[in-house]
Amino acid sequence: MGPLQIKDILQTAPENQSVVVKGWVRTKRESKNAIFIALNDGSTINNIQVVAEPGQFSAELLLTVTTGSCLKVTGELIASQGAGQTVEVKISDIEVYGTADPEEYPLQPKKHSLEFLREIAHLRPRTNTFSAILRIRHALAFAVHQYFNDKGFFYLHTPVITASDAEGAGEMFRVTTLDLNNLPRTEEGAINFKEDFFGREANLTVSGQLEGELGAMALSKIYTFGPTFRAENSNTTRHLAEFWMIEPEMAFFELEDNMDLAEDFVKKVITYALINCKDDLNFLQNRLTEEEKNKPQNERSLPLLEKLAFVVDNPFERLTYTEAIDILLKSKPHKEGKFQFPVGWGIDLSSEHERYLVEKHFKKPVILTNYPREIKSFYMKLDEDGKTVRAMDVLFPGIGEIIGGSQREESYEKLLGRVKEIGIDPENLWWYLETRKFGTAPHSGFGLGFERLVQFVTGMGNIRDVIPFPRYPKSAEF
RNA sequence: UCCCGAAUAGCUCAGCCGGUUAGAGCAUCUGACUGUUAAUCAGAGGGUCGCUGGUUCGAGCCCAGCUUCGGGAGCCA
Repeated sequence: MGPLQIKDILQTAPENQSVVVKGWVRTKRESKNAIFIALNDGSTINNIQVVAEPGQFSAELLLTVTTGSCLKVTGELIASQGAGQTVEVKISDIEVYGTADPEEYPLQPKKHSLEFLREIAHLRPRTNTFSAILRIRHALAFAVHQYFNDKGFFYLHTPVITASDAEGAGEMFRVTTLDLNNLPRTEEGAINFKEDFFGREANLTVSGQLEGELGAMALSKIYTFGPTFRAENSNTTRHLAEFWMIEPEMAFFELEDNMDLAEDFVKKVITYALINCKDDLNFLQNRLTEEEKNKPQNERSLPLLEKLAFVVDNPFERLTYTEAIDILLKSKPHKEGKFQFPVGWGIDLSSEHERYLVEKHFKKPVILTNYPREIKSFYMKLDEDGKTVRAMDVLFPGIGEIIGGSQREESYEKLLGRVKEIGIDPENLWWYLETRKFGTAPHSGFGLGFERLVQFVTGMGNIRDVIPFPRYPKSAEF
């Protein structure tokens, strides 16, 4: 079952037992009486110190043990004489699996900027920061599945390729096998997609929600967790062209149940990371604190662990869109004309408005509900007044909208009306509309951008740093 | 896509009013020293100043275009 992981060896009581350690060299320090090598295998942020005596190995061999090289070390696990660690390995044999020429290997023992590391995304998982992020990302993904499984949800695999062009969630990437240099044409001169692979136009999915609803109308509670694609030319710290979305969809859930679930879900998943990723979160917290040292006291943010504990321990603020507009209208920045965009009932809240509510006014996560129908999607259930819909957005400090959801319109007539109203051909959505025709039921769901969650938990400022190989405009190198 | 800023050594940056041989710290290499903790001290090597064009006796520096990167906005998750 493979070698022992460094994570486990570090927990083992030293009894001079023989051990084999495999990992990548972080640093090597040579002195008259001992040579110290810090090895890391990614199982933990902590390194294991392996120690050799000078003269024990040839100079030629030691020259190949450099930062970034990969070693197999055999030796004895002993109590460390030094102060920085409790155990270490007294080396009896070294095998160099792979060298890393220090003149070429870009990850030398020094600080590197996140921008530089983005250019070497194939190597950045070997850094403390990125290995910590990737371990936390894994823990969160695991916690997502565990949470839903415990609550009786079924994991539904919705398609990555869709022929539906009516989801309206954003620009889509086209999927085709047509020869772009020799496109088949109809008699009218248009591209003839009947000759394409699927016999029609196809795209990468922008959301699994519509298919998710089909699942909920049979299994009651389902969730999706898969890649999602948006071809928008978005260049921000909060958007990716390829990201992972979690979309639970529940029959017999109304808006309040939906909010309760969203809040409980986020809290439980963050709690899992707090319990299981202590070392990594501590490392990231120290990194952030170090980064903010130069900022004036009043601009510094809460230490990462305190921020996460605060979110887990306090109820989210819930209010309607209409109430939020009232608060904004009474706010100081509005009265002083500091907002770039005007405030008024019916507007789509912009980042500055959301930030004011979350970061200045309430100073905690906020759930906004009952938005005007005009600024929300066609599938959201109309309120009695006919003006607003049963939508909910969960807003987080720093990253803005982390969750968008709603109670869905279950009335066939009303949904059909909305579909026509926004100019979608009902023919394209016949299968979706039939869920309302046959055994319709009140139901709700939401979508959560996984990377935004990872961003919040790790405290990373740029979403491109919380996914191993980010996809964004002009970037698909790795 | 829009606004603002940036691009100089492997990395992070400085480079004065446009002037003669482009600097620092870190990293790397060499030596010294030391049960060391991203060790310490000394020395050395390392540059097509993003690309294209322009202004000028002379451009890392000024101007234009392009490319890429960063921050903000829009779109959203």
